[in-house]
Amino acid sequence: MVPDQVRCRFAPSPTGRLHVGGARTALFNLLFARRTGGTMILRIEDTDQLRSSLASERLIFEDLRWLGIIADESPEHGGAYGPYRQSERLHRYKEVAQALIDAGQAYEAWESNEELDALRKAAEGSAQGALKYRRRAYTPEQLAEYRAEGRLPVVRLKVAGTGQRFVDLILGEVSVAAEDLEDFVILKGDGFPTYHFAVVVDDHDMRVTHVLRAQEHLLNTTKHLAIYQALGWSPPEHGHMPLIFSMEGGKMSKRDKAKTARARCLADGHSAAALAQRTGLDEALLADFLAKKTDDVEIALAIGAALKLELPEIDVVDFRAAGYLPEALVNFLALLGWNAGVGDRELYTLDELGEAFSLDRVGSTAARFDRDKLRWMNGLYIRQASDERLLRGLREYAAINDTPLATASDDTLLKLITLYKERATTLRELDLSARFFFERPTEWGPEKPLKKQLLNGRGLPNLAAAREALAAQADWSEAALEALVHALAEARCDGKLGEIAQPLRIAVSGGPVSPPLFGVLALLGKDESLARIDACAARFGASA
RNA sequence: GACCCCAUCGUCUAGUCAGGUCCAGGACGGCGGAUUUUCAUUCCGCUAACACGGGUUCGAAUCCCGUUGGGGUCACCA
Repeated sequence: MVPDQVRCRFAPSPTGRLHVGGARTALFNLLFARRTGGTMILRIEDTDQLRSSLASERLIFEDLRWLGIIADESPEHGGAYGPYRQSERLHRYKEVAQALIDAGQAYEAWESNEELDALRKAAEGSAQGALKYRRRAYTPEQLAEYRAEGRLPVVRLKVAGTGQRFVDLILGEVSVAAEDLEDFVILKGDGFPTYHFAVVVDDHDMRVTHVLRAQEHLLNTTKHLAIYQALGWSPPEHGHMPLIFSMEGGKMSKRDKAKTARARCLADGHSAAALAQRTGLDEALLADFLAKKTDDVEIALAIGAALKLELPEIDVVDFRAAGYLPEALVNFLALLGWNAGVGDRELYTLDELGEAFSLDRVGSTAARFDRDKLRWMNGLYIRQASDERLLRGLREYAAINDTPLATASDDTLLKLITLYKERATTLRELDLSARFFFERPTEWGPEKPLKKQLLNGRGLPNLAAAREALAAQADWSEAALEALVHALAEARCDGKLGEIAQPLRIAVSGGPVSPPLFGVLALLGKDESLARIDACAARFGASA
């Protein structure tokens, strides 16, 4: 069934950032190509003149590159079947469409959007459920009138009266009856092809043998098959991959950000007026947002920024900014819908996936995107990564985030890496937890551990004793500091290290949780450490 | 609403195609414990599923039908 040379493709439309579902589609295509020794094509589907942009295209390339997904043929790298941008292939679509019209397989249709809306509305209540467009006859007078109005006709494909049936590589047999198919548009009024038409022409011209895409396209395939038939071309194989659901169920989408932002606002009782104040947005707009009248992502983002909410990551860039490692995301994504089925292995590098992947191991059930598991896996990759790898990751992370890490030296970053490697699940977690290194604490807390560990009568005196011993210490290496404090604990606290370590930790880090104390002190340096101890002692010594 | 797809622990899944070795295995999470200067790491244990109802069969998570449930699609978007 698999031809000698597999050619498959990922074909995003440049209308925004790369969605994580798109990333999974791209990944599976790449893996399939690798596994079969075939070729992967990246094609840009920019036939929507309004929404497509070159900027978006560049960002999609960037996200794919970050993931390590590099196509063999693409607008960037070229190839024997280019151009790989649909807007550069318009003449070809027109030519093929004209051939279809000449052969009586396609025809011009003149309804305006308003007229189509009316037709749909009329069909809504009927037994067929939705409009199934069929060829309509126009009188010469009507045609003359339309032309006089300046209307631009679309070209519709005349679908055969037979229905469509195909064997999906993943789902098996799929069939749709003839009466459920309609004469759909292949050329728009502006002369651009619709997605359906451009896809077929390009896949054919680019010698694509396998179309692997998400299940949301399942019914589209019947349209594409109809085009192949009309053209007398033999279609490629099709495989429809399970969808990625959010934890709530339903396709993972940008709207999830809006839902999360709204839910938090409602739960915390933020009014539209209060939100308007904090975001600078129009109050009526925010009221609509809260009332679910709009799921505007921009509004969600503004609210998220103002309230410091963590909105769900949806686009690949969201995961980059949140401090995930691409190898972890790739590994996780691969397991969403695919499983090797041998042993219990679930850790794979991209190369290993390219060897293990197989289409018949792709499932048919939608998979929920479980961030807990992703976090776990990311933590695993962080722990396993070399310091150099993490340094590079931190640099990438810092470049797209507002963080003191951006101006830190490699040396400092490397020290932070050894301190946080086994306790951070994301680079952001490292970033946030390490903030105290860059800014001297001005408050110490939280209340409960503070009372229990520092203001318990022994903490402050122990801190003072430690301060004295540290002040006299010349060797500020981690090992020397450890020996020193251990000795102190032995002498003062019956060997209970915590009695000294916790007050010290709170003093220098601002709280009861930090990486190993001696590493922290070493990185902070003697002067800074002592200054922090003094500040803490001054704060609590005075009132105690 | 019409059409299409799907259905194993809370989640990702193995097992389903070739019915018995499955009173269903692994992982995440959760809970409990050990290690530990805090947190984390690491290690150990526990938790929890074949949606339901009919068939077929000596035997069904596995095959068939139905029901229910979930989801997707119904654009001059892709």
